[in-house]
Amino acid sequence: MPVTIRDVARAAGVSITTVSRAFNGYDDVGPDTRKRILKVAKELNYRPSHVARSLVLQQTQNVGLLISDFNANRGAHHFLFDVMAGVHDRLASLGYDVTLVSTTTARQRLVSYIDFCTERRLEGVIVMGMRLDDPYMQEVAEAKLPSVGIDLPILSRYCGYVMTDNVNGAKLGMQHLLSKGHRRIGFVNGHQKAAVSVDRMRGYQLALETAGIDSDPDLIVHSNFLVEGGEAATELLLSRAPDITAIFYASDLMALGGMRYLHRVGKRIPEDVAVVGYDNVDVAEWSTPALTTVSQRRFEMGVYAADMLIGMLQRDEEPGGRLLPSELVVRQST
Amino acid sequence: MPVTIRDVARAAGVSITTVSRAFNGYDDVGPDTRKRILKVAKELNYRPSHVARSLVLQQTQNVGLLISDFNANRGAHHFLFDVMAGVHDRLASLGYDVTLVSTTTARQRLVSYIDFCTERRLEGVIVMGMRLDDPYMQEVAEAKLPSVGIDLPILSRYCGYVMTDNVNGAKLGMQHLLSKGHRRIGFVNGHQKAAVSVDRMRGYQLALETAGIDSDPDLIVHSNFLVEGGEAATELLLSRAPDITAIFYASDLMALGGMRYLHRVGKRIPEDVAVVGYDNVDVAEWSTPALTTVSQRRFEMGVYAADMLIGMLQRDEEPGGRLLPSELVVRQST
DNA sequence: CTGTTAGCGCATTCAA
DNA sequence: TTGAATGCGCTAACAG
Repeated sequence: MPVTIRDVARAAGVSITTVSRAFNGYDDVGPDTRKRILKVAKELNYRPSHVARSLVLQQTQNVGLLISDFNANRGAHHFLFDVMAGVHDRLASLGYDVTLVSTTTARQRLVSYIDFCTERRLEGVIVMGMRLDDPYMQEVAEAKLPSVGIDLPILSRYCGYVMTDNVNGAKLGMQHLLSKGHRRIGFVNGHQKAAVSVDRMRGYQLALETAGIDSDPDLIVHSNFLVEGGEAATELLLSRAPDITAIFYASDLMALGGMRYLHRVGKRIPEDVAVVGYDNVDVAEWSTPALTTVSQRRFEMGVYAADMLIGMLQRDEEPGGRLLPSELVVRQST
Repeated sequence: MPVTIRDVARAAGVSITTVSRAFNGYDDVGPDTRKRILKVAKELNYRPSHVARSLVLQQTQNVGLLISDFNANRGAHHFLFDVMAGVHDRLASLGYDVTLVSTTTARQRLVSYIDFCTERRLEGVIVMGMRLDDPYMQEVAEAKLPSVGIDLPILSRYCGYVMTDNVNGAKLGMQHLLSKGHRRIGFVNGHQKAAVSVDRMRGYQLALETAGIDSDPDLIVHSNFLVEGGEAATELLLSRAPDITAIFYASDLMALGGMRYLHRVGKRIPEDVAVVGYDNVDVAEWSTPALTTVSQRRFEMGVYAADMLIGMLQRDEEPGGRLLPSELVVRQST
């Protein structure tokens, strides 16, 4: 039973209307009255109820942060945590609350994720960790609920996205290897149901094309972004094309796995095989040799996603697709 | 303007009360009436407003997930993300919403974090990433708001905690090294304002005592849980005591940094110096050599914290201090 | 089995 | 400059 506006009104000897006005900074309240109200409120420890406020104002100032299948995506903490921090930081500074949502939650409760958001009157949602073949994809795309996807290039009236320029990012990584004289370059991509995989493949191909090198399907393997996947993929790759002198991985974790495998079979890095990763997660810096990689500005991705959503909510801006630039970070693995 | 209970009532030709009852599963609604209501509701795409519901029921089913200084704590994603997943998973499955809160948020808005929770009528809060010297510590400890700390051993009427049994965990790590014949064992602890550091120090000392070895202050260094810190600490440690044959680190990241340093100065692991870490984060498994470590069940910590909070909220249970057992994970660094 | 009434805490007309 | 009245969407007595 928290103290309500009524308690304050009574204690200050005014009507609740006046208290409301005083608290919302209206200027049609006598200076002395206002001061008395604020003083009484502080004494009583009054805090206006956002719940009641939301109901009457018909807006909750609350947005969802959807992590698709949160539990299953725990391995992606290297990427997701920073994005979350960026989203929350910007949203909080603009006075919005952020509610954690996971598609697993919705499934547990047998309601669609849109229903979940609707019940809570969330004003929008930021979506991350979602695959292109996720059953919830349709919902996101067709919903009237304003949303911004992270690495989820869906564009509609209510749906924008933020992602790194993966085509160019992959090109950067590849050009670096090419400039070092490598010609037989393996590519360990992420799973094909990730939007970023499509783009990184494009970048890989483009870089080869520009260099006048024919793409060899034997040099391309799809994996799962994780360490074990990278390890297995590298083994496969080397069995198919023992002559490769460099490998480009679509994630740092896979690169790490790859390096582990290379190490085990006695290949030196970068002398025998040069390695480039993707993401620039903290681990990339710690490995031996330290990993050359293409950086993603994860925190900023979150911030921009929040900005785009707020633009839609507050200024009725059209959602768009925002691409952040990639940058090559050269370390010892190349 | 979502569709309200009134719209449904009108369309179904009943009163809003009946709709309310139908939706809340009361049995005093005629089967045909109920069916009609549900059908109409589905057609209209009606979703009950949690906001209105919260107001009238005087409970929001919403709890806060406080990450102390979210942004500054981004380096701790190896630990925090899994805990969050555990918290959210359990809370969501019990029908609770979870709102992200950070002390930075509160500071930005110039309200205390308790005020933040009060305004939103959060029913409780789970606190993580907080240091013992955090200015918000007092607030947590004295608040009437039910809370559960992760690695924050404060116990009061409204405040419980969940943490790993760090005393025993450290003992396990040390005993492992002792059993391998090591006698001069360095200890790189976390910063002293982390509750876990105190306990791990105890465990370290206890293990030595039991083994009949005098503790040598030269063998103990405090650092910051992170890679760079571990690296610097190791350098310091070796300069003070070049004869150590093993080092116990209070985090895997510091152990990683330590291994990097040892590697650089030509020490072999584990032949010259054996290394044990703490946490069992994913990276520990990927390093070369793979890191022997003391595991923390991060996801479970989150789940138990959620359970404890729910116990306080729903069954008026006393908060307590729950210690999870540690386990030694032996790999190649020892 | 169903409807009428009241009220949750607040913001906002409209009068005074 | 202030207050009384109304309603946001919903639940819960209380009647019928």
